[in-house]
Amino acid sequence: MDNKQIARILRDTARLLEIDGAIIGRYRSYEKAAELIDSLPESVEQLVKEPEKLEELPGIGERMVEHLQEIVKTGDYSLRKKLLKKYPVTILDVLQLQSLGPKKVAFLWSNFKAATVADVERLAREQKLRDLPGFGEKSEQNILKAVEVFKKSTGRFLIHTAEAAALELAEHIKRAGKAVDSVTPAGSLRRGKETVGDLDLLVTLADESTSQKHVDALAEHILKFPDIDQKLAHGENKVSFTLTNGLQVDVRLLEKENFGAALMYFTGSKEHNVALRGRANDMGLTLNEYALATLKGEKPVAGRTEEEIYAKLKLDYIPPELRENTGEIAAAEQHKLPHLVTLKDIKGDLQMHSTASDGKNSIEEMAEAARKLGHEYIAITDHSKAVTVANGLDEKRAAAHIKKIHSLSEKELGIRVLAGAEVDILKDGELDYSDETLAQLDVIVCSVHSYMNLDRAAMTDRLLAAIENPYTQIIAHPTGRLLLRRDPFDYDMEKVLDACAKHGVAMECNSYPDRLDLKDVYLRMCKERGVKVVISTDAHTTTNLSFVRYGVTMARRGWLEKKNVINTLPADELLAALRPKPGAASKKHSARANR
DNA sequence: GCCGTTTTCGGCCCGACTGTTTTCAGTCG
Repeated sequence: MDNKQIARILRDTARLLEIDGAIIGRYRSYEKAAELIDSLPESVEQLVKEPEKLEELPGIGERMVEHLQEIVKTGDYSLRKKLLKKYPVTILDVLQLQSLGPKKVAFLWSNFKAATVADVERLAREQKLRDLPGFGEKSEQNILKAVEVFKKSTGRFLIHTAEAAALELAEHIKRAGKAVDSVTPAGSLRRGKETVGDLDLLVTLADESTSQKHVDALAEHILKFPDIDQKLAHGENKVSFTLTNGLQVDVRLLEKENFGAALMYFTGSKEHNVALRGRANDMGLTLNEYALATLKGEKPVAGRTEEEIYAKLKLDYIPPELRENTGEIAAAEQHKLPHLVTLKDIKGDLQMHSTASDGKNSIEEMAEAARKLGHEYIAITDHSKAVTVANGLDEKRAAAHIKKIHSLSEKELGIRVLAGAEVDILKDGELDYSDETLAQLDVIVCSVHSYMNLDRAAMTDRLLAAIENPYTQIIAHPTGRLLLRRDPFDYDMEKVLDACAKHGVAMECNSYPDRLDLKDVYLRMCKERGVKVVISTDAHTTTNLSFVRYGVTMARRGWLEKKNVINTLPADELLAALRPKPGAASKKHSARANR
């Protein structure tokens, strides 16, 4: 049982307690324990063997240690089970609806026995909510809106979740022994889409293990994966099942000589495949999941690798991230595919938080972890004062913070640490710090955390005002979307990007798996307009720093090359590529004039 | 349920916003 699963049990317990009307501190302690365990590098399964060590962790006391031992031992937790006798587990879905919190959820349950999103939707549609205490016509409409968001999101999973499941499954499958040659994730996970509907895994068989007997034995082994919830299908060369988190998995067992064709077929996208098959037909060939073959006689021409199939189709190899049929086939034909940015091109990270605001690690810890990742520099960008919930820094604290960062020695740390801030863009587009404070910062990252429902015109004006502020250098998580949870802000992206291009403001490609913001389409718009992009993590812990891989994937989906992403530059060149601070440009200018 | 004392129990992040009220409960981040 891994930390994620344990944290989930604790989090469920916390939410159920909240619905049950427990006092604030009790459920908060479960929530805090879940948060801690989520970001804990050590395995709780191991730690429960040394209770003293576990109890040293902040927020874990004597009782919580006992609970954790119970969870590790039994795989479940008695309080959770007890609460689930009182409330159906689906009530946790209802709690996820925006505008419904524990109080209202409990009220709907005790008065209407409403325990599913469908129940709540029906009540709202029948206008049965508007006359209830604390509800009104408006809240009825908000609930219906929230139901729509919920419906859209169910059935999809963050890339982070899918990737973790794929890794665990691959390890499990490889434990079957020498019957397995390779395990490769395909589908939208391989294309790097920000969310994944289901997981496709391709397993190639070792040459001596292709008999049905071997295949059946392997399928049996796969179905012993501990996280399986329901077996859906078990055919000759495919097993399908759902995991306990709801993710559907299709595992395909195939021979090595078909691997390339199968990988191509199951990687998709569907639109890309349709276009490729059309192209094959035009060339007198047919393409399916087994091979590229001649139309007559079906003599295989290629199938073992994707590279040889693309080559036979007279195309350059198309990276999976581009396979969306949005111009990549024409580009491959004309040898005009972009040289996509790669993870190892990234030299630094320009958004992260320390314990000064809402981060979990100190500046030094973040620096050390970033150095280990191979970065040459980072910017510490704690929140500004408007984000009170995240312990944002007022001007006085910010000044001390900047001073502290500037006192750090690059030599000692082995990495350059820049003083930055994630400065709030206020409702009217003003920045949350005075010019005096802004002038002291090396990197100014600006973002919206409030009044997120402004209408299109107001939100566009707000961003344009922020971009026109001479101190704004980077717009962070520009659309504010939270994948599967919150829609992006509504504004005119074209106008905003044009303004960025005009003023030399960079757009962030936020690597946090819940955000991945900007998305691929907008990144491609940045490239076309000459807007610079920064790939940052928005890390709140040292472990979050490795999320940069997701940002790079998103950038690749946006057709970005190394030259489009400014944190592929060494520190000094990066600083020069950022919008010059007021005064700096004129100084430079006058210096040149003086020469 | 945890923590830090005020060492035996009170406070737990807390301020803003929304939609409901007619002074505030519930939600959110």
